[in-house]
Amino acid sequence: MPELPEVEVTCQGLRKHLLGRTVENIWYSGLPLRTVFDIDRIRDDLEQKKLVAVSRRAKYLQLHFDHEALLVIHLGMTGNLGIFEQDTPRKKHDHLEWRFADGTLLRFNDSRRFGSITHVPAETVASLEKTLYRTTGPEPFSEIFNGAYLQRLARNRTVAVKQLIMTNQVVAGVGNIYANESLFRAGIRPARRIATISPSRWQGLATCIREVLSEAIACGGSTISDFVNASRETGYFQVNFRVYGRQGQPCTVCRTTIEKQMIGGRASYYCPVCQK
DNA sequence: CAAGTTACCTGACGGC
DNA sequence: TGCCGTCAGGTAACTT
Repeated sequence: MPELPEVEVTCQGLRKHLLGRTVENIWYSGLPLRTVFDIDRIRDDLEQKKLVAVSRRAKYLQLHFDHEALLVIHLGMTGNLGIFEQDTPRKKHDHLEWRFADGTLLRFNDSRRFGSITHVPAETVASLEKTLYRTTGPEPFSEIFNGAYLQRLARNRTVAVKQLIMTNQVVAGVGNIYANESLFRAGIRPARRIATISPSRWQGLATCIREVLSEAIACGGSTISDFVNASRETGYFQVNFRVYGRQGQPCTVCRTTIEKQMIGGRASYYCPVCQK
């Protein structure tokens, strides 16, 4: 999926184009997404309501309406939200379409349908952290996410460091690409067992995760196969990938050949010299 | 409790 | 040309 930076960039695009507009009607393909939702209830609650804010929690996009209800969208692996002028033909795998009062269309396209839509009525918004986000850890940009926090969570666990930082309950929004890139920047091998990491290296890792995510957001995210932000521009952070997808190519720092290794079923890339 | 496995779904790609 | 296996940015419900 879109990882945290791509969701953040989408969030910014939606804000720029749709804030203050009123939803006229909602179309749905009828095909199941990852979670069940009641389209009739969503229409009853959100049609004729004004979009007043767009925010992000982990990799979830939150559309806030003027009666305090939310529509929470997860893009899964292949989902994307795009803004189109009225009468633009729908494409294969379009699943939801919001038509705003001025004719602007917002579309959710998702070939694998791993994405999800969650309607949060106004009266249940306050309990979101205990419901939808009950297993979601702190935001990487929050103060509590630091080296001491990571080290504390690493106690009593035996997994590789890459698996730890990709665990949603540990930190929100770090997926496979940015886990690989953050570990390269921190100089830590993805397969390193967490018991052997020193306090200063944990702090360095927390810092590197924040830096990599911030830079990716500033670049407009990455385009791997199908991510396009909400104003139809592709991100360009992928030109800054140091290890992801670069097995067999020289390390940008020391020219050593980048290696690939499967860890927990996920492709992991590292420089055997720069990362220990 | 942690950690490993499976499931959800389509599409791209390599080997034959 | 097509058939088959594998892999792909995610997450949660399972089992071990």
